[in-house]
Amino acid sequence: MAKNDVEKIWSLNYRLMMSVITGVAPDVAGLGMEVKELFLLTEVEAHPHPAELASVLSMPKPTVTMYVKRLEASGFLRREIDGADLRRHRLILTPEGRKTMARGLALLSKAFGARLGRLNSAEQSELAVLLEKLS
Amino acid sequence: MAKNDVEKIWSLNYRLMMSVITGVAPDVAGLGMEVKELFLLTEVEAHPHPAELASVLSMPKPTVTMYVKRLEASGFLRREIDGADLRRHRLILTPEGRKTMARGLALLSKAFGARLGRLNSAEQSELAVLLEKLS
DNA sequence: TCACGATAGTTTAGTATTGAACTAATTGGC
DNA sequence: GCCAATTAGTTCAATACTAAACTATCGTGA
Repeated sequence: MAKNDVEKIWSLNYRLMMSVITGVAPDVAGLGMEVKELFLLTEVEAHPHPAELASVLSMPKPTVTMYVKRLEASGFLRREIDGADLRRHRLILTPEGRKTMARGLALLSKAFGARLGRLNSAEQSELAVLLEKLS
Repeated sequence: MAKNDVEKIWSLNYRLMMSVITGVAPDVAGLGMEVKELFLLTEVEAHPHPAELASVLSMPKPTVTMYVKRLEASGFLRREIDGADLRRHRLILTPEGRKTMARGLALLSKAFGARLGRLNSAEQSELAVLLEKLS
């Protein structure tokens, strides 16, 4: 594949993502959280420890600390010290956090889904497969 | 397509992009610019006016102002007042800017291309087509 | 067991980003 | 032609982010 195509794919994809994020930001803010905080919430169940979250989301550790602090203050998650390793904090979604996350994801799905809707069902599946290979 | 799949595609794609950006950031910094400044540079020829750049890149106007200021100070681009509309500034890549942009894109291509390399040629073309439809 | 290199998470201090308000120029309606 | 509404870009003040340094705990090897 020519270098130009790599750049083109990158540019298209980057602009798509930024545009969707910018579009949903005001609605998500209405739920009492920022978009990046929402992204963090969605990964909490799969990665309950801040260090993992930082790694998975390519976010600096102090940023995770701050987001977690805010999400905890808002009642969206709580922290427990991990008994097996007193350095680690296990993050747990509260029912309120789960509910608000679902609402936020619905907004995101709607915004991103509006773009995805330009693809037919087979194309969407194909895209999912391709992105999975890339991850 | 189920809502879950939309969310999954989103998550995979977001993490992919962030991971690539984080990976190339130190190398790009070595060229004397930030990754987001590089993205801005790559759109300058297609969108020579700051307001368009803000719109295309989903970036607030003051952010564009600052990036342009820094890129100009670094000698990567220069500004001309647009004769037809004295409010507008036309941005022009300098030869140095073009050269450095090419280097930055090469780094990005290498990092992103390393992921794209997991797809065969047909899959890469398919991905480009799908993303273009989404844009 | 104890010392030390590594890891989890936080704090601090400085930089980066951006919403709101601003100036300057343009456009459309009358 | 003139003025109100709109648009381009900037400034300022406030917030968000993050690199570096720190504390606490862990794990390993002698």
